[in-house]
Amino acid sequence: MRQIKHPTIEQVELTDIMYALADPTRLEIVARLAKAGRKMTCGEFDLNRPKSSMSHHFKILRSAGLVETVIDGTEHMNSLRIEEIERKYPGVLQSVLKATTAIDFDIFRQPPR
Amino acid sequence: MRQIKHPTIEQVELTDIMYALADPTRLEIVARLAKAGRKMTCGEFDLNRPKSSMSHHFKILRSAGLVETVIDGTEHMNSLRIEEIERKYPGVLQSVLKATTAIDFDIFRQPPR
DNA sequence: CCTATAGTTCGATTATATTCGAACAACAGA
DNA sequence: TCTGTTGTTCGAATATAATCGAACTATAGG
Repeated sequence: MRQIKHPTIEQVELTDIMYALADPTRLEIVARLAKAGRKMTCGEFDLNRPKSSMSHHFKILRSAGLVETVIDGTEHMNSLRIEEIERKYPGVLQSVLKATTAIDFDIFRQPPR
Repeated sequence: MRQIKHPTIEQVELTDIMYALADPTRLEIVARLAKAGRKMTCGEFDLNRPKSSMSHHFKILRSAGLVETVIDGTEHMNSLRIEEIERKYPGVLQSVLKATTAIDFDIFRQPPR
């Protein structure tokens, strides 16, 4: 598989988005992507979880139309499909992202030893 | 139990709201409450489901801080806590509701016989 | 080629949600 | 006080999701 298949924005349902964003891990991934404002590899999010779990969450984010993944060598570069989502569901992603900036997500921090 | 306990707006987490709205049945309930713009009893939403299921969904909507239920005689009057939610998470509920107005939710329609 | 790297897929386990009938509680009206 | 109405609670079945190790794929670089 050369590149990964993504749904078109027409295929993206609101409930897909809500479901994808309802999981704290995925909400954190989306929030970090937005904050970074650039493409990020899966490995860059060190959420203290095995890569099979991360891969699972990215798969759901892709199928919800929230994330686009471009394969570049061995790395998978992820970015938010924020313009498309905003066009179809104005304000949804924007307001949720705004609401997340105040949140700490300290559950993902590595416990100090 | 005279009246039902609700969380304060301070206790309401964004993930609670996202989780509550991720279920199509609950999203439909919230959308209808918003569209009606008035208090509605649980029985008014005929979503073709037994009342124990409806009660379950209302319980989750209440615990997410989305719905307030006031007991009036034998009826339970439900309303959206939209002002409070908007103050804490501006745009979230508003944009989601706007996005739902275009949706049909025909899965809830009683099949014609 | 060989090896390391980045992610995916598979399969099994565990956890969490949904669903709904039945029993229950609170209340109104006769 | 009896009866119907409205909704909650309980408990069990079923469905869906999250988790993660292990095996696998594709690619880059020597």
